[in-house]
Amino acid sequence: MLDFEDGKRARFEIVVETLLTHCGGCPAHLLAFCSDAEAEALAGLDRAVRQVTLRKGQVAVEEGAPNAAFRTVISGGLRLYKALRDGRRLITAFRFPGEAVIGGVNGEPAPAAAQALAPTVLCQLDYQDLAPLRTAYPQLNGRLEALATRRSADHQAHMLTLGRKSPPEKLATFLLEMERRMRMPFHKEGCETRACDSDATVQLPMTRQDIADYLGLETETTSRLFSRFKDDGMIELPRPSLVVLKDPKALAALSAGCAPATP
Amino acid sequence: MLDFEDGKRARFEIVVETLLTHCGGCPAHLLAFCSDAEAEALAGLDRAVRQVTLRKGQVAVEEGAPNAAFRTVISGGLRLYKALRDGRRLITAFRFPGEAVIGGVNGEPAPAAAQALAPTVLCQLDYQDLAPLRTAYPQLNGRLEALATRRSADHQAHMLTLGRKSPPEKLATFLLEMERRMRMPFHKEGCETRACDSDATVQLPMTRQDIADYLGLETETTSRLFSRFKDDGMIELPRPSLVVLKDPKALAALSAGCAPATP
DNA sequence: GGCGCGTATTGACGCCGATCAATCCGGAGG
DNA sequence: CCTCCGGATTGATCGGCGTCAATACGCGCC
Repeated sequence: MLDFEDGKRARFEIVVETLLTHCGGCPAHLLAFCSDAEAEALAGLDRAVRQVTLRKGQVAVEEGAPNAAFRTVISGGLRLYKALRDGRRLITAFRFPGEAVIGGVNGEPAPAAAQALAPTVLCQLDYQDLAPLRTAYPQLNGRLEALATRRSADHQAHMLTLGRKSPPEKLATFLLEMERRMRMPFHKEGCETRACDSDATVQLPMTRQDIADYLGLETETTSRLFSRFKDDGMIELPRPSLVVLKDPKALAALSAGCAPATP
Repeated sequence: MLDFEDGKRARFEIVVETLLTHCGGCPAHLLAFCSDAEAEALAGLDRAVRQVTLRKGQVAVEEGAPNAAFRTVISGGLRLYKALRDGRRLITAFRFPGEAVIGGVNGEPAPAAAQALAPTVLCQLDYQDLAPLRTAYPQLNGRLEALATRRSADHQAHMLTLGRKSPPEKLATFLLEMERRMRMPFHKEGCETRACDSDATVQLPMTRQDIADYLGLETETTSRLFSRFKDDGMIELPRPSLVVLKDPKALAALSAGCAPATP
C-alpha cells in the first residue's frame, strides 16, 4: 500500500484521486504516485478512459440522469448543483483539477448536475469499464470507497455551514476552504500570484452568484459581505475574483463559530 | 449479483445495509437476502461483529475521534451531529434500524458524533476486522462503496433543503422523508398505528429541538410550523410525536418547491 | 392524586438578510 | 474611442425568523 508520511488530508485526497486519472498527457499524470502493481492497473484504465472537453457553461451531467461514468477534472472546473422546481439552485460542491465527480453507481440517477465554470477538460470512465478492473485490482475498490466516504464527510461539513453558520461565518468558511484547495499542486501552474506567499491569495473561478448558491445566500448579501470583510481589513480585493486573505486568524475564528461576528 | 426487480431505492438500501449486519439473533437477519457465497462472507462477519447497547443520550462516536468501526443500528435510533465551538449543533442525519453509520475509514476522524435517541443496540465491526473479508469476498467492497455513494447523494439532497428551502418547505420535506423511511420493514414491528393505512402515520422518535437542528431552524419555529400545518389541515397531531399526514400532495408540492407557501 | 421537570406551544418584539431597484465597473467588440 | 452587456456593488425597504419570555402539556415518580 501507499504510505504517506504526513497525515495531510488534502495531499492524500489529490493523490488518491489523481491515481484514477492517469491517462497519457493528462496533467494529472504528473502527480501519479503508484506502486508497480498499481501502474499496471492504471495502464488498464488508460485504455478505457476518454477525455471530454466542455465549453464554459456546458453541462456534463444532468441532475437525475442515469450517470454511468466516473469523472475527474483535468483542467478548468465544475459546479455541482441541485435545483428546485421554481429555479432556486444550490451548488453542492465545486470540483477543480485532480478532483473526481462520483455518484450514479449501479445505474442510479446522478444526485447533482455538473456544469463547467470555464472551458474544462474531464477524464471520463464508465463504471461499466471500471468493473473488470475492480476484480483485477481490488485496491481500486478501497480507493473508491474512501473517496465516497470522504465526500460524505465533506458534505456533512458543508451541511453545518449551510444550516448553522451566520452569513459572515459562511463566507469566512468558504474563503478558507478555497485557500486550502487552491494551495494544491495543480493550481500552482499558471497562477503567478502565489509567488511571494506572505499573504494567501485566492483566485475565485466562480461568480458571486455561484458563491451565494453554494452558501445558501443571495448575491447581494455575498457582495456586501465581501465589502464588509474588506472594510474590516480581513481581506483585500484587487479584483472581484482575486482575494487576499490579510487576517486568516480572524477568518478562522469566524469560520469555527467562536467570534461574536463583528457588526 | 443481486437483482432487484423494482428500482425502489429504499428497499435496495436496507437490503444492502442489513447484509452487513447479519449476526445471529439480530432483527436485521430477517431481511438478509444473499447468495451462497455471500452467506459465507457473512458468516465471517458474524465472528468479528459485536453488539453494543446504548442508553438514551449516550454517545457512541464522538465527532473527530478516530473511528475505526462500521456500525449498524439494530434497534432504537441515532442522531448524527456536528457542533460549533459555541454549542450550535447541526444534525446531519438520523439513523434507524437497518441503517449503517460509516465514516472513519483509513483511521480518519469521525465526521460527526453519534448519539442514541433512545435505548439503542448497534452492531459494530472494526474496519480492521473487515479488511480480510474484503479480499476474501470482494463483493463487500462494492456494497460499501455503493453505501458511501448513496450517503453522499442523500447529503446533497439535504444540503438543498438546508440551503435553499423555506422553513415550511423544510418541514414538509422532513415529514415526507420520515414517512418514507418509517415505511421500512423494520419499523413495522411494534408500530400498531400503521394498521389501516388510509393516512400515513409517522412516529417521530426525536424532539422538536432535534428536528430544528436537522433543518437549520429554531425549536420555536419548528413548533409553530407544526401548528400551522395542523391549522391548514395538512397534518394531524394526536401527540407531539405522532403525525398523521392528511394531505401528502400538498406536502410534496411544498417540499419540491412549487407551492407559493400558503401564508 | 399531586408534584416536578423536561418538552412543547404560544406570544411579543427586533433584527438581519431577502427583495427590489439603481448604478458601477470592466472587458469585448465595433 | 465609444457602446454594450454581464457581473458586481450599493442603497432602501419589508417581512419572516430568531430571540426572549411566559405558559401549557405530559409523563414519571413519589
